[in-house]
Amino acid sequence: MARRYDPERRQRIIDAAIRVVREKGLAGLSHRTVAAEADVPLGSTTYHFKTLDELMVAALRQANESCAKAVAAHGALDDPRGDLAADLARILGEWLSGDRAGVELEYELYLAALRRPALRPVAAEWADDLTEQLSRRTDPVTARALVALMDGIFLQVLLTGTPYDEGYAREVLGRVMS
Amino acid sequence: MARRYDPERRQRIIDAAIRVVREKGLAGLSHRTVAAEADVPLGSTTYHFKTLDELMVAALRQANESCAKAVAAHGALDDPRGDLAADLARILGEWLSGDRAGVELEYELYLAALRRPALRPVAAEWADDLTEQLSRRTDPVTARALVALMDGIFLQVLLTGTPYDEGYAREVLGRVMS
DNA sequence: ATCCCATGCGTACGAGTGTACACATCGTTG
DNA sequence: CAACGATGTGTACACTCGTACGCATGGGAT
Repeated sequence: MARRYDPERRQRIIDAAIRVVREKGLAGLSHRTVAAEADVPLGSTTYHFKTLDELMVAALRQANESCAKAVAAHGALDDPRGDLAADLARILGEWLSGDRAGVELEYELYLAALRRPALRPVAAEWADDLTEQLSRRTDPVTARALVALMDGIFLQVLLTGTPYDEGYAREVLGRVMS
Repeated sequence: MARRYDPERRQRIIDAAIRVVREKGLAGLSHRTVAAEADVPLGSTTYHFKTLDELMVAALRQANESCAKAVAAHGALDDPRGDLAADLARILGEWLSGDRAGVELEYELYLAALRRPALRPVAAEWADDLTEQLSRRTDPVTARALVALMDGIFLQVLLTGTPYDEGYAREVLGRVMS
């Protein structure tokens, strides 16, 4: 890998893309908006990412990694004796109350995979990673169901505006684990 | 309400919008694409729907109604003695194998509500209607959880490309009802 | 019969878009 | 040191978009 004049250029563009999606939504993402946000010329974004899909893949992957890191750092999933349902419900709560915009961003990129085949592998990767993390505390079938249920609860909260009810989440997550 | 020269105009535009989203995705929706698909002049679409949001609301509402009608017509939810989990799992299966493009359309409009406040009420309406239908067979908390889980399962199938596993769906839906 | 206005139609404009391409710059390689 | 290629930059083009506006038309009210 040859050196660059600005070795951080590519990374700065990805960061800028994430900020743009955070603030203006995926529809506001374009080579130009990203270039402006990253304070680089237009040609620079098109050079590093020939197509917008490429840029979205990079952004989604980075968002996934930072999320996964946050979950792992939480450490709630390490103790095989704890109440997994309660732990998950608490994590969801912290996530929703803490960085709502971040969650919306993550889900917007995630859901964009529905129409953009290029994003599908990355989205699948995310679901698989999470499932695998949960598999350390329960069987794979249950883990998959837990991920599905968490996704669904998230959607209900984000789409309908219903406030998050941690007790409810703990209850139904617990049922899935029975 | 005054008569129109073409009383079906408005309806034809909505139908065309649904076809456009079905084929090209929500990103391909514009006054012009809809006008072309409906075979009406550009000015006609802007007259009936001042903004794209208005058009999307109408389209989402119509998609919801046709979906709700399909579920109701299925009649599987009427018998209070049957195995609800199995019924739901079967409905999901028929839905996914029958009209995949239709499901993607429905979800794309549904998920667009994440960023478009105008669509939120309609999306919430859909979730509430479904929850209420299920409430006739179980308690409200369980009904809400079932809707969430079904949404999550749908997402997993649509996003990761995993084939739909009816047995798995029946199993985990059953656990939520326990 | 006449007027009014909802409805329908065509066009034009400015803004924003992806993309392409020519040129500048610097690190590396020979 | 010289040449070459990777990286960075600026500009231009063709296109689509939302929106606005003027005008045509014909049904319903007076």
